[in-house]
Amino acid sequence: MIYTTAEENYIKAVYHLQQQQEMVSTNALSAELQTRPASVTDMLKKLKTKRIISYEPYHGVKLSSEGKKIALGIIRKHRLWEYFLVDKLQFGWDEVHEVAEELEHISSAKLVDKLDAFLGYPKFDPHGDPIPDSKGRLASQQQELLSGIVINKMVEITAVGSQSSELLELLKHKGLHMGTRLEVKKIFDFDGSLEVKIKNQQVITISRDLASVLFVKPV
Amino acid sequence: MIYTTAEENYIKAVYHLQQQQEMVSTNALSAELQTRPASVTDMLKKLKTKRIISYEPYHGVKLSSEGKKIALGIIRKHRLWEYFLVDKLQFGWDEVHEVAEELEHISSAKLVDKLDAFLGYPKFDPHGDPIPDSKGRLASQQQELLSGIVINKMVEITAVGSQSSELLELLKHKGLHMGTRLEVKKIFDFDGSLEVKIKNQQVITISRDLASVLFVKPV
DNA sequence: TTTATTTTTTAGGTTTGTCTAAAAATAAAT
DNA sequence: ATTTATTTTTAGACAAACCTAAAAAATAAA
Repeated sequence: MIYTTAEENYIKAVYHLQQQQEMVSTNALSAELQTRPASVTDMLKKLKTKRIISYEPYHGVKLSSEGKKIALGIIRKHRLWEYFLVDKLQFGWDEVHEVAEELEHISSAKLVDKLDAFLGYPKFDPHGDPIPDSKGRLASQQQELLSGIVINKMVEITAVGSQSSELLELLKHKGLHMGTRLEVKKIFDFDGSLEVKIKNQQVITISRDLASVLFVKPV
Repeated sequence: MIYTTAEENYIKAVYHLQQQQEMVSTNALSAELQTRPASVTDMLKKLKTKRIISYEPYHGVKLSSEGKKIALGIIRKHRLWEYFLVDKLQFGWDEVHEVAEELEHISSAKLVDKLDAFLGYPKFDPHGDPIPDSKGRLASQQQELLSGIVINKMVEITAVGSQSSELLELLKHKGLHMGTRLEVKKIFDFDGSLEVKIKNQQVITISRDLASVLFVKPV
């Protein structure tokens, strides 16, 4: 079966929102996809007849097992292309998302598998998100939020909780990226901000908001 | 300005057909694009208002200078992706066309230029067709048809006159590809077929039809 | 120079994916 | 338990890109 770009975007959006809550609402999809709720309803009906989602009017939606498979395929393509753009074409990791949104809809399965091999079967994309393998399996990484880390423990940034350009701009400005090693030196109760020492560099301040979207692992 | 995939396909088709004859007919486009003449007329009207083509009802169509620029941009992308698929991803040169038809519509200009650099600014794609540079300039190669080559002159295959899978299948079967070196040993007047010695290999027979779509250059 | 044939265009429809405005269902508040 | 507010769905439209069938223009043949 082959799906249109619009269908794929809905499938991906449902998958994404399901990470937060089992059942996904029409409004949530409308916000995620920047389309009106009425348009979402139309598409949900269509996806239901194709058995990609289970959907009862007024009661939200979730992916079928077939739907999950499709979603993982799209995510696989998206993240492989991001890896390619950063690793081979020297894109900044903060500027690949939009291009990958286009590339993820290229349909050739052979292309995806050959790209995967060419890249050396990477397990994580440039934002630290796991890349599904050809069977849809995701590597997991024991990772915690920076906001929950104790003082003086060396950790490494493994992922960011969003791809928003605002976040990526801030990280770039502070010199933070995948693999950056740091220690929390001080936690301020007043505003939840942290003072953090980047390895071999100076101490910087990280807000509570920022600390709660940075994933790290002990090192 | 940004163009839809459908628009880009029309622009490309007009460019392609203009290689044969200055003025392109509705019917020719209909055949090339596998759509009905009525649909072609609709699109031509649209492209005319966008000043991409000049078009007078019943009198055919040709690209404006803007149209030519767009066409060269699409061809550039198509051929760079083909090069990438063959050179980096180990696709056979006979199986890249369809995938490149999809990839050529990815819009990021930055992507194209970075891809070009990554590939080392190749001048010809895997079928021997020249790749427009970032300014739309095409390299030319002094090439002749194999059907017009004199006996016992060493030549090298530089291009094929079509991407049809039937042709590519035949070439593959005969062990002919870009860069193959050969000499014409005998020409039969009866059917125009050739006997050709491939360098360091056996003698094979090439039909008149095949010889007239193989481009070669002296070596 | 008429007539016949081919080519191209017009007129009117269809599908996909979107929209607005209004109605219906659900959830929240008094 | 009603009323109020929010969420979701229905109804009807629209643009893009295609279609078929019929009319009009251009070309070729008689």
